[in-house]
Amino acid sequence: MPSSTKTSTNSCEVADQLRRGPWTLEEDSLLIHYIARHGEGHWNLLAKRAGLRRTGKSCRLRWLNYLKPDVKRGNLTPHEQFLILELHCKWGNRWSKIAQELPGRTDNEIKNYWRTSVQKQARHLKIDANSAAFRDLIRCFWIPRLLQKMEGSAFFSSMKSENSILPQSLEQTMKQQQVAGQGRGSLSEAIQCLEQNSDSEQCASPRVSSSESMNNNISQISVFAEYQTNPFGVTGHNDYNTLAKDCYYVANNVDSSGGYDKETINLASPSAAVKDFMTDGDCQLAGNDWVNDGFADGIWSMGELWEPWSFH
DNA sequence: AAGATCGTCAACCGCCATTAA
DNA sequence: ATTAATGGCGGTTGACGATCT
Repeated sequence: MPSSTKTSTNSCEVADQLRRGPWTLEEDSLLIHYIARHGEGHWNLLAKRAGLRRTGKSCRLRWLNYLKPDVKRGNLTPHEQFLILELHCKWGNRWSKIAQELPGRTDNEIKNYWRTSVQKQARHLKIDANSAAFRDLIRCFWIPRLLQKMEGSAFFSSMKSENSILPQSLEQTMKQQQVAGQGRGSLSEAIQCLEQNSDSEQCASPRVSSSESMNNNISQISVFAEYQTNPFGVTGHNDYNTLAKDCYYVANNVDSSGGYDKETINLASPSAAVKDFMTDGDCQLAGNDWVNDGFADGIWSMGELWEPWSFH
């Protein structure tokens, strides 16, 4: 028998012996005990020595994503969701890099979250999730609303103590605004604080780099153009219409430096032109109680963030 | 009550970079 | 310098439970 045939037969036998699919309790136990004794690494060797009929890769993945003691389970906290949105704006689909900023969370989990929660919204809006337009929607609407949710939660106060990327001045500003009786205006200030204080060049704020501004402008206008050609035609997607209008508003307030001017992000007080543009329904949206609406235990879904624009 | 559809998430796959032989 | 092994990453799949019709 030629050696190549023999090798091929052996590899087939090995492949036949390998298990796939969900891990059993017994396999988990073998892996945990082996790593407890000998540590991680050399996964192929580990799989053999531990008596696991799995590939090294499979063992590594099972350990890192599920069995490792410091892996966090359960829903993502608002802070974690905020970080994911923020960092994805900055780094794109660099899941492992993003995961490094969320202790206990795996790249797989973050990727799943992005696909199930974030991309879903992009699909509903009929926007490419990797497009500049969608990034801007996240920056201009999603993150601020997330901040607003956090503003009203007990969680928000705890953020100060854990080296949050939110500046300390944020809460201060919001308090000042509360005193001044500016409801939604606090959001814009929050964004501005983020903008001024963030160390990174590209942060979650609506400000964009000069090089990006043209593309953003065009993409936002294209969203608006679609709205214009079919202002009420996106059946069952009034939220889309609202977003398109807001996008138009943002797109038309880009200042000469490529950033958005103050009024742009102050969604609480749109210009007269935009007010004309908005329907009564839209104005009602702004009056909803975001903070206290359906917010329990600091855990909520992305869908809630889009409410009352949710897509049903 | 039952089948269809949807959402979630663990697991797999293929590719690439790094390292050791 | 080359090659094989290994680890890491991002994309994709499929099982399964939840929800809808």
